[in-house]
Amino acid sequence: MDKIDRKIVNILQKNARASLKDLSKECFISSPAIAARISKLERSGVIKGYQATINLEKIDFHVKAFIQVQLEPHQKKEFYPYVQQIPNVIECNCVTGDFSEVMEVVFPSTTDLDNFINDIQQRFGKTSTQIVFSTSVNHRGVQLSEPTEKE
Amino acid sequence: MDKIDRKIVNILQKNARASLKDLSKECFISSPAIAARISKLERSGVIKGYQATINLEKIDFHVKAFIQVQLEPHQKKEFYPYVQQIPNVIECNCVTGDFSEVMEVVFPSTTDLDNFINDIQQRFGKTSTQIVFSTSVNHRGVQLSEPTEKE
DNA sequence: TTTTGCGGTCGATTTTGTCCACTTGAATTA
DNA sequence: TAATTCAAGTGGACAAAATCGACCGCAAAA
Repeated sequence: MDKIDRKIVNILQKNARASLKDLSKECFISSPAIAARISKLERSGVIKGYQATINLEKIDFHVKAFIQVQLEPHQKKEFYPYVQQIPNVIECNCVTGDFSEVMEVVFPSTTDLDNFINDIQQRFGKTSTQIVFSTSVNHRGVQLSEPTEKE
Repeated sequence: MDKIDRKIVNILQKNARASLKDLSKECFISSPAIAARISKLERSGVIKGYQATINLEKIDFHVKAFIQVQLEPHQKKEFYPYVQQIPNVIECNCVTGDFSEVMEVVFPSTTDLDNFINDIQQRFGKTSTQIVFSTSVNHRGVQLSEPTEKE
């Protein structure tokens, strides 16, 4: 992970479809060198994948929310496969605090959200939901700083 | 947004670097047709962009957390530009409930997180933080279902 | 001082993407 | 109904980008 790798990662986080040629211009090395670095970053697991970012409104998912769930320890092994399987759950984390899980979910309407929450409550336990009004920072990567001592 | 567009969106959400050729095979139409559809999806704002997904651990961001912030209405216009500018804030939403904002943040260490929280508290107000232990669903897109009535 | 190997360049080749002319079929209008 | 228009495809020619292989240079290890 040197300076050039960080630059590649930064660019690909902003535009995953950037061509090797573009990257080679930005980084001042040849495109085969870029290709080699990218495949190394992929193999080593630094780059996990590439995903198109979709405007959820445009595909009729108008409601985004955070659902917190209280879970007994033994319920996790049932909960995880369940949420992984639901396409509306776009992120799920185990966290500190009264509620052990925080899910980020999207649904076409509040009715669909309500149905889902009822299902969760029936299967697992108490929930607390925060509905999103607006998003000031859309999910993004962390831009790596240019000067880093550590090689 | 017909069946083919949904298929394209689904594929690009899973692999934003998929080639037109791959897409054309999956969708059974020619690559110029795919190219035309993609640029239409981009122009119409359905596809907002393409981002590489990075393994945060591998780039030494070991701590992920959700920070909730209590904000007076007038503070928003100061808060938004502030959080947008901090690379550690990877998502920020205005939500219902006692705390008006929910931020998702990443930091190298809990010390860095603590410093940030102190800064937020000093600038804005009361916070509540949940530290992430583990992630069962990494941030992902919504996979669109094949059969949809609406054209 | 050799040797080894990583990381790079350059140019040839192959693959991919783009452009253009032409086609088809559904909806619109004379 | 027949003519027109337009959106959305196709296929082939061309341009651009990615990949491959031969080779180079340097730094660390033998």
